[in-house]
Amino acid sequence: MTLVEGGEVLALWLQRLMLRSPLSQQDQDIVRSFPGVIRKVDGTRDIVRLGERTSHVSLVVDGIVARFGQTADGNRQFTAFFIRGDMADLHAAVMPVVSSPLQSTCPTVLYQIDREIIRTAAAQSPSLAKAFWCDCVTESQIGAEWLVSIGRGSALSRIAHLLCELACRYGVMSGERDRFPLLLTQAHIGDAVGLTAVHVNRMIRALRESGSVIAEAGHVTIRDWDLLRRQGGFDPGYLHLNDLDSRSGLHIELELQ
Amino acid sequence: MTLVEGGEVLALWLQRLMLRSPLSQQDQDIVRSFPGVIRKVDGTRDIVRLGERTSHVSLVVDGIVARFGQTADGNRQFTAFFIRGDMADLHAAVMPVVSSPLQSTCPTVLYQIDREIIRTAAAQSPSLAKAFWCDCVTESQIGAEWLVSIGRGSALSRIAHLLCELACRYGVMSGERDRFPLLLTQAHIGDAVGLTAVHVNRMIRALRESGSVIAEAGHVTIRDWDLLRRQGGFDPGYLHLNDLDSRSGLHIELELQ
DNA sequence: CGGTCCGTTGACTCACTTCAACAGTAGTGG
DNA sequence: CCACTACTGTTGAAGTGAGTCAACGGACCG
Repeated sequence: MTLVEGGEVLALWLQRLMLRSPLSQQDQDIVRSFPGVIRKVDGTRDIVRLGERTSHVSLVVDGIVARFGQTADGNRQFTAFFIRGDMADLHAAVMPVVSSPLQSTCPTVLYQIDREIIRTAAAQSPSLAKAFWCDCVTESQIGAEWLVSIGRGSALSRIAHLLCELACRYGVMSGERDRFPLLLTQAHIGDAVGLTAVHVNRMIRALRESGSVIAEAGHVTIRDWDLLRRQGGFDPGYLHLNDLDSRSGLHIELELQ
Repeated sequence: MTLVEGGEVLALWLQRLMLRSPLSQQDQDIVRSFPGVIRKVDGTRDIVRLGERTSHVSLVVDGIVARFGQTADGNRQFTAFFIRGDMADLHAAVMPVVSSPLQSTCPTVLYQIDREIIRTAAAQSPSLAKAFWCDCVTESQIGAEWLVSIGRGSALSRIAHLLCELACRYGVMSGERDRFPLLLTQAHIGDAVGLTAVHVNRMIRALRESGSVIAEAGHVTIRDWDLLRRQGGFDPGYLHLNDLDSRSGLHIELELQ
């Protein structure tokens, strides 16, 4: 039964893996049959804690898992968001001691897979090992893009960039890039882009008034993608969601199904 | 001849790999005999450019290699620094299209290894594949720590954090943590921590006046490690330079040789 | 009905940026 | 040998973007 529940989301993850690294039919079957356990968490809850030794990795079925760090004075900074079909801590398969903890930002469902299963799959199939490695590299590249956005962007630009990224990542699943669920509060957004919740609120209003995007409580509606893209200095190449890696092109049409 | 020149720095890299993932004698011999070509670059030069398809990976023999991104208005943000013994773009072994370019910040020497050599080594030895994977994960965790520092730290704290990190990374080689070469200008530091060069200058003065650290043109001298650590909110656990992973402990003595 | 969380707005403050000037050093060419 | 340029570090003064503090309304919930 857990297998059935995991099947759909394993297929989503597999699809994402294959965008970056080809896999044989046999390898695909191995991934599709990874056994796991469904875990539900409600609202803002710790999923794995700092310093803990994890025994499993967590595939996001629904909701959002956020990785974060904290400063000495208790300020929180998210370093990654994981949505449906993302493996939140694949790196834990090889480095199980948690160096940045995970939290949910809303009611969230996970499909947890024993890390030994991932490890043995990687040990037995070099191309699976490569696919997992690529997944971690892609995540690292997303982190690098966040660094550029936060280090050098204005408040408006940082928020626009985050919304663009989420639009693309949700869009590749739903086929619709201009509307997606926003499972984050304005405080969460602030913790992701290094701003206070108050200023996030002001900038979201500014974005709305500019006509580029409406970011409401439950969902985001993009009115002018090209404007939003320019506001965020966003180029989706780094997400590797396209077969044709399109760093060069400025306006990328997502492959709509 | 190139082999001889690469030998020492390959041993350094190997040592770092083994801190995170054990390797058999045979695997170690494979790494130690990776053939490569020495390449020298002077001052601030592009090493690989955005969008390029790389054919090799670059091990840093001397100097500094910096990975960076750029905003639309031309501002630069470094996302990683690589020093002697670091593999600057191991991820290129599996994802050769450059999503963030590399630059030297000073006269720098590289040992360049064909990416196919890395790929076949990883394909033939699962434990080597795991070691390479771990290296990329560690780099990603360093990036996450930069995000926390830049997103939530004050100007003083960001610079202190960077100096702490460099002290530990150089210290594990030299055996001396309190003095290391500073192969960066104040403008480089600004581009790493998201500040202007002018403000970096002021904060370096503030750090000096606080008695924690003296950051001069060519080298850094740490006067009060514990103070600097607190100023930067720094905990070296994420660097994985110790056998005993010591996230919990607050003052970590580096393993001095 | 009261409590809590989230979003919203205004007034004030301050950390960092911007602009500008200058000194020291190194490299370059006449 | 000395101009000339370029880069780096340094400092001051003024401007501003984002933080801080505070108050309020609405939605949800027990």
